[in-house]
Amino acid sequence: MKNQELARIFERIADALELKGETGFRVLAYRKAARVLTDLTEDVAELDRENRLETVPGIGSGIAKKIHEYLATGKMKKLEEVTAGIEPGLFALLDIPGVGPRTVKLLNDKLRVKNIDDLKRVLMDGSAAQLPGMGKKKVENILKGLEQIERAGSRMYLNEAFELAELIIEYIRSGSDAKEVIAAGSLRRGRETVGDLDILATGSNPQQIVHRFVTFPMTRQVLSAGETKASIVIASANGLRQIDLRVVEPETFGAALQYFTGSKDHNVALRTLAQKMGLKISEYGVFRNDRRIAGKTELEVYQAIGLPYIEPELREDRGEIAAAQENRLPVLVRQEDIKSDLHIHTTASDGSSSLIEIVRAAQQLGYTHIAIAEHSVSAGYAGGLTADQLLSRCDEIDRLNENLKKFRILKSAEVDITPDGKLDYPDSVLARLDLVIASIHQAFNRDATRRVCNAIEHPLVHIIAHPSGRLIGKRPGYDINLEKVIECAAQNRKILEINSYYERLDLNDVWARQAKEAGVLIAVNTDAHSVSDLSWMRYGVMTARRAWLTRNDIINCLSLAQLMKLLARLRQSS
DNA sequence: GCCGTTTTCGGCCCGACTGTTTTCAGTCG
Ligand SMILES: Nc1nc2c(ncn2[C@H]2C[C@H](O)[C@@H](COP(=O)(O)OP(=O)(O)OP(=O)(O)O)O2)c(=O)[nH]1
Ligand SMILES: [Mg+2]
Ligand SMILES: [Mg+2]
Ligand SMILES: [Zn+2]
Repeated sequence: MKNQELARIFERIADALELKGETGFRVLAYRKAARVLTDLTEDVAELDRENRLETVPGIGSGIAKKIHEYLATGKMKKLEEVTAGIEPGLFALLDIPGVGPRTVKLLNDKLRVKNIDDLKRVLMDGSAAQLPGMGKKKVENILKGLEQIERAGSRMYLNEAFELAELIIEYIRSGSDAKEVIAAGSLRRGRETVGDLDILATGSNPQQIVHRFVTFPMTRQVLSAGETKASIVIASANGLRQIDLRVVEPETFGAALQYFTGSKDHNVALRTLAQKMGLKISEYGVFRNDRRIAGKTELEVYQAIGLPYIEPELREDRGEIAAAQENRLPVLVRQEDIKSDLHIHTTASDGSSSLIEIVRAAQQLGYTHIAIAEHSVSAGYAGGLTADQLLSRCDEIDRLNENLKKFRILKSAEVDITPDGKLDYPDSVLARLDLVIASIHQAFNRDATRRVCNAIEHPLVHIIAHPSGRLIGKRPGYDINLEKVIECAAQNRKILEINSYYERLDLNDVWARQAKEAGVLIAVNTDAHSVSDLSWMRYGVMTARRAWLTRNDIINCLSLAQLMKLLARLRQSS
């Protein structure tokens, strides 16, 4: 799929236009096109073939033509045209915080700066400071920006982001008279990775709150500190991290939270809608002729422009505003709806908690049942069980279940899909299990689509775990066609997993949404290897919410009886 | 470049902070 490649090209065109001095809305249009391509699950090539590119909001005739040209010829005239005469090294300069296209253009025009090394030279030898509009402070700030990108960690996983947020929020609370302190931004929306932390505080003494914030002990740089907002860079174990703080009066909490939660594109869409109604939305409220008509709560803000409340996880400008207008927003699944975790390892394979410990913890979480799914034979590296071991494990679970009240352990296994597309246990063994989970752990790029579809078509298989195999920021995943996998799962009424491990989140939000639309049921599982890993459910549920899933779309929301019925029915019908 | 229960032309979200600005541009959220 060339979707991501094309998204990068349109980003590149936008950057190039700005480096040449263009500032207008054309640039924004290219960036928006890049974003919608990133979010798209459908192959652009297919959209192009069927002449449906222009049905995607943000793609018009101009962009559609360019996509077609690139797919047909491997080239795009516009790209070559706008990047001609721009030193390739200049694009990287745009990544430096505080450095934008005007600064890069100035440095290139006046000092022939072509790359980061040139930049460092003119900063150090004093020539940059001499330029019009530049000065000592500007130079210092660019040097700080260089430190920030050179030592910046990549985007945070959700677990790190939540932990850091808790730390800074508690720190602000305990040392100021802030009324509310809450995480907003991409963390509140549950994005799979989080670029920075965005913390909103309310209080009548903003100066005090800002001061408390910038004196956070881990602070490495103070990027800015004003009357209502501040930004710091802190040193964490994984590199430098940015934290943004916004402070407003308690009266405008809702409007500020709405603003600071984003996403940017959601905000722009919302504000544009308000504009058309003769209203204005900002972080200070909703205004009609400079009179505030809403702002205390987020609900007020949405209602002021005639919409129902939109949950943070939906605020990505992926059709949620149109859905809100037509009153067809889904009632999103909540963590309290989850009755089971159906993919858990114990010390029997490569886990570090015993079966009993896991059961107790699951009961504590309010679950009524779980599925124990150890690795299979050929996963020797992960303590995979032989068929005999698995069968005696089943006996053990049967005995344990007799002694458990109002709780049930499902006999399961995470069965490897072998390189030749077979399952790792004979059918006679699989038949003994309540729940069969199949997944790829080897030979990632050997015909993965075919192998996974084989597994889906196997009459004894219920769930495909982590269907894409990606590890966020670490490896791209199998060479697999998820559209086909979803289609196959839909045909065979099989279940696809949202694996909740924060480095997986697989299926991701957009693919899980696609699966739902195709009529595929989803399992949200932690793949826990210890008691504490059970808490990863939170990330999986957030991902499910971002996929527009309701509790009816998720098998972990079924009662034990309902689930057993479903699992049995799946085997009969195949 | 995109888009249209106000438009096929003329709009395109809105505001904070910094530095070098003598009135605001650049960058960012
Ligand atoms: N109205 C408006 N709001 C913005 C704009 N840029 C950012 N925001 C709001 C919405 C964002 O979610 C919020 C925080 O900004 P961030 O740059 O931190 O983005 P976000 O947290 O969504 O993503 P991230 O993971 O940090 O990259 O501020 C903008 O241009 N206009
Ligand atoms: Mg952020
Ligand atoms: Mg931010
Ligand atoms: Zn597993």
